[in-house]
Amino acid sequence: MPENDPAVPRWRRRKEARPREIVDAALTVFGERGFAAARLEDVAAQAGVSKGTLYLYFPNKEELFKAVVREAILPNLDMAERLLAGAQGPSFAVLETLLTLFATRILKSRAGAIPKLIIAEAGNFPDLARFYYDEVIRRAFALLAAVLERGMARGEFRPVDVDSTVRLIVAPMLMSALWRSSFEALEGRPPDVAALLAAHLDALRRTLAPEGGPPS
Amino acid sequence: MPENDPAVPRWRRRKEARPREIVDAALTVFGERGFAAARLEDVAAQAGVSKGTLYLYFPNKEELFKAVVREAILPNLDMAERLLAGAQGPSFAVLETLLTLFATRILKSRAGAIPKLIIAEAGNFPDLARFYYDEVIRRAFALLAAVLERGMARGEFRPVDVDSTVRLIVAPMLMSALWRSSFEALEGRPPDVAALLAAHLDALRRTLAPEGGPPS
DNA sequence: AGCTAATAACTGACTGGTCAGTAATATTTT
DNA sequence: AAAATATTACTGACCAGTCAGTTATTAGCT
Repeated sequence: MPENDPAVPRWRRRKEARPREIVDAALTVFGERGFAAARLEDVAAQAGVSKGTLYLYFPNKEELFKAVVREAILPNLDMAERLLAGAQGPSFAVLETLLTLFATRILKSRAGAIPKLIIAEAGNFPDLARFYYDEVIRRAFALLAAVLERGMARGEFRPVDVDSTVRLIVAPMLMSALWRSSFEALEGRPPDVAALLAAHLDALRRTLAPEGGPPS
Repeated sequence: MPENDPAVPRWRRRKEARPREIVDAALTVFGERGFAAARLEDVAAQAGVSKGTLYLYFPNKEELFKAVVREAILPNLDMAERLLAGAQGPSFAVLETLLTLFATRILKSRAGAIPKLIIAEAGNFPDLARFYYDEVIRRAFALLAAVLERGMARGEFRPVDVDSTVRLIVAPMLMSALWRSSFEALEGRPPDVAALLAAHLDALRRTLAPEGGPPS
C-alpha cells in the first residue's frame, strides 16, 4: 500500500538530526550483533534511512563505530574525571561513587554492550582496539589509579600494588557488563548487580583498610 | 614442483589421528579470529588437510567448536572437581590451588582464548552459549560455591553472599584471559598475571577472614 | 506570491569479494 | 575390485561500499 499523497513526502531532509539518529541506531545494532556481524542495512533501517545515507555522514563502518563510542562512553568518563577533580571527602567514598556510577550509567544503558564489542572484535579490528584502548581504557585506569594514590597519600588506604588493584576493582564491573551481553538470556533471573556491587564494595573496604582499622 | 614419485603418497589415511589434529588446529584459528570470522579453509590448512576432510569428521562449524571446548576445557574442570572432592586441608588453600591452576593451565595455554570466543559469539550463536553455559560455567560456579560453603561450614570463612562472592573470585581471572586475547598486543609489557593473582589472593584472604582473625 | 532553476539530501540496485557447505572426482588401502 | 579416505572445484548466500538517478528544499527571478 504505497503512500501516493504528494503532500506527505517520502522522506525529509534532516541534515542536523541524522548523525545522532544513525549513531543511536548503530549502538543498538552493534550491541545486538557485534561489529563484524552487524549489517549496515539494519543500522540504516533502524535509523529510518537508506544505506547510502549512512555514507553521507560516516566514511565507513569503523568510523561509525568510533562515533558510537565517543557518544556513549566518553561523556561518562568526562563526568567521572570531573568528579575526582572536585572530590573533598574520603577516598573510599569517591571509589564508591565511581563504581555506583558505572553500575547505573553504563551497565543499565545500551552502552553496556560496548565492552563486549571491543573484546570480541579487538583481534580482527586492531584499529578499533587501539582507539578504545587510548580513549577509554587508559583514561579509566589512570582515573582509578589516581583515586588509589589519593587514598594512600591520605593514609586512608594501606599501600597496595596500584596496577593490580585497579584491575581487581574493574574486573567485577566489566564482568557484569559482559555477562549481560552474553548470558542474561540463558539464566532465569537477571543478575543481581546491586548485590554484586555491595559485595564488591565490602570486599574493597576490607582489602584497602589500613592495618589499624577500616577507613571511614 | 609437484612430487610425482608414486612411492611417496600425496597423503595418507589417518582416520584415528585426524580428529585430534583438526580440533587442535581449530583451537588455534578460532582463538586468533573468533568463531564467525575463522575460516574453515584456514583450520584445514593448519591441520594439514583439505577443507572437505573437515566434513568427514565434523558435521559443521558449530560441532567442531563444541569439540574444541570439550577437549580444551573440560579435562581441566574434571581435574578441579577431583581436587575439591579429595581436599583435606583448609579451604583457603583449596581456593588458592584452584585459582593458581586456572592462571597456569588455562591462561597460559591457547585455551585462554575460549572465554573471549564465547563472549564474543554468544549473541549470534545462542546454541554455543547454551552449550558453554551448561557444560562449563554452571559447573565452575558450582565448584567455587562448594569451596565457599565448605569454608563457611568449617568456620574458616565469614558468612558471605555465595553467588556474588563466586563472581568476585572469577572476575579477575576471566578479565586476565580476555585481556590477553584483546589488548596484549597493544601494551608494551605483557600483563603481570602473577602479581594480579597475588593481589587477588591477598584481597580474598582479607575479604573472607572471619572477624576474629585471618584463616590459617 | 508564484514559477523556475540549482543544489543538497537521499535512495536502492549493483559490484566485487568472501566463505560455509556440497558434489564430483581422485587416491590409497584392503 | 570395492571401500574408505581425501581433494578440488563449485554453489549459493551474504554484505560493505559505490554510484547513477530521484526527490525535497532553497534561492533567485519575475
